[in-house]
Amino acid sequence: MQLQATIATSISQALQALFNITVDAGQIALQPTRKEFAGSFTFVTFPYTKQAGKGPEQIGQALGEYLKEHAAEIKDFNVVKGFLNLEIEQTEWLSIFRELMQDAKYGYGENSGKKVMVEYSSPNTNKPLHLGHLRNNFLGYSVSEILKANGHDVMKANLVNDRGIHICKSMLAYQRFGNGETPESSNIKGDHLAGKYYVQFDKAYKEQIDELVAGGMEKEEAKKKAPLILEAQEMLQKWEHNDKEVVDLWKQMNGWVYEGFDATYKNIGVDFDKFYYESETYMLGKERVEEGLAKGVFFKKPDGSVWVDLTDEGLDEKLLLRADGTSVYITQDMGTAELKYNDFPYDQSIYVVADEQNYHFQVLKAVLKKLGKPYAEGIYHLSYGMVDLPSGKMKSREGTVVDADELVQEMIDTARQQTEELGKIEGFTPEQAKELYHTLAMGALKYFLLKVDPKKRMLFNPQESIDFRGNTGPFIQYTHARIAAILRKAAEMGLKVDVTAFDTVDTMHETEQEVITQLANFGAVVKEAGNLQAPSVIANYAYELAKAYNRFYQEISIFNETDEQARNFRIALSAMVARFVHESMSLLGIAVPERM
RNA sequence: GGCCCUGUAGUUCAAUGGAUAGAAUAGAAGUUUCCUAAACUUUAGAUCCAGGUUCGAUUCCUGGCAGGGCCA
Repeated sequence: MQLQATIATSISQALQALFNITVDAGQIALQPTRKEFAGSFTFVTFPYTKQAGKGPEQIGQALGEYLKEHAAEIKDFNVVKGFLNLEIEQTEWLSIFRELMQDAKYGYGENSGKKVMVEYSSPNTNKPLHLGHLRNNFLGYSVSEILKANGHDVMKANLVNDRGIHICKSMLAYQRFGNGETPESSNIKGDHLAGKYYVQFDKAYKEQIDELVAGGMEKEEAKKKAPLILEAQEMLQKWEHNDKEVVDLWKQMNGWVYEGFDATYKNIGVDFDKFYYESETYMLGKERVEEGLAKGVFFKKPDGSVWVDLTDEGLDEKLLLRADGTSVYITQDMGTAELKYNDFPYDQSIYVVADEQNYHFQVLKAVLKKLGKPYAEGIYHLSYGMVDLPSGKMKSREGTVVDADELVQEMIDTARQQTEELGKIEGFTPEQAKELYHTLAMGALKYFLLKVDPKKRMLFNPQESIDFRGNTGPFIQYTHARIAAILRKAAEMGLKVDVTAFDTVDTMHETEQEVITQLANFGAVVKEAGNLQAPSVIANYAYELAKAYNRFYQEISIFNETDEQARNFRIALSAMVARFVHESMSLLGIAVPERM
């Protein structure tokens, strides 16, 4: 909204007129006034004491008087120490509200012309998605939506890690123990089936290691010499040489896994514009390594391995290509970065990847810069912390992983149970009920994972973490459902509420004004979330908005209001809250129900 | 060993260098003739330690301590 800018301009003029201090209006920061003081915006005067040669209270007092006289929108003020609290005329809030109502695109940025690629999810094809992937997927999806809302051209990409020794482990175990099992024959989701054989491999592999150790071998050596691991490595070689039998099995099993992933993605409501497969990109990086050698920015060690020296950048020497010519993780990423840029010449390329890869992405960016690539500068690692369990870190080998599909199903069951207990299911068809449970479950889960600052590690307690009360997704969804009921009733009464339906309203209740204040923040919040790439900013906003509305809802009756104009205003206010709740939740990838 | 991240109520999370550090939950006490009580109101409770910069530090800097991660 313009209001803050207008006030900033007035303050700038006042500082000039009263104290001969020149401050650009853009430099004047207003903050929301704390609840315990009267006013909407607060200006801090401490920084100007030296230039003005006056105390902070004196400055505040003088500014306040000047503004009250010269600025139409300022109704009153009070000064507490160095804080000048400004009260805004109610008519000003009302005119802001009317503007918001008529601006259907409020909060959404103009086309910025900026292209941003967001890579997220990026699963391995040897096991199903788990809780950590959920944080990743929700973050990636939400950040994409937020960037779109800021006017950027966004491409969502998924880089599937579909090759490598881990895939061969699943394949080998399947060959060994599978007996031709398929997702259809056993009624197991494809990704879970592949995961099952990955676990079986590990079990059999461990047994072999134990046997070798029992026979007197060192453990480290046993790990390398166990027949199964040797076979897996051989299989990888065959795969790289296009051995038909191996490639066919690989295609078959990956096909199962993709079907499983598709189902999960659909269920959790995320999507992608473009898929990349490491099997198709892993060779490209080697060309970039050759290029670096030719340019002299990389070097070869006597054993033939290729390295880059990044000590000038505060990093170490880093291996880029093994002595046997096989690629490492970063080699592949160098290739993929180029491919991405060719497909979609981005200004920024965001990688939503866990924070254990922090070093990797520093190196990737530094290496590409050394090669002088135009796409190096735009690389940004959106790093997020692990999701821990009460028992500690999730470890797939120890079976402490929380499976994504199972978790979602548990959430849905919980949602059903809660809804039934509250007796809120009347009048729902079974299909509608099922949809509601899903909406609530995903709302709770997504909100829980997104409201936290991404870079912090977070704790997930399957029994306790997901609540439907308090600062949660369902709390916000509930607010929306309540408003939807009001709007249904208004429609039944044949009320058409637009800005003309309350044009004589010129005063309002405090809680109504607070709701408008929150509504007016939406634009700034979307912008801030975009700049920080932080869904948590949106989540906090949606919560504050819902809370402000609930307070209003509790204290003020709408349909018992005898003044038609005041009633219409409250309905319009409710409709606007529903709109921004819906929009901010959409930015988090969360749906809002009409009834619950 | 080197580098990076994180330390805030019992617990899970907030706080562009600003006021008496906010919420939620668990605890205590209330609110249904009225639009959905998955709500609302009241209450109690915290910045890891020691320095420094600043009118002002949870925030920035230095040194510890604790947890986690990465690189060998």
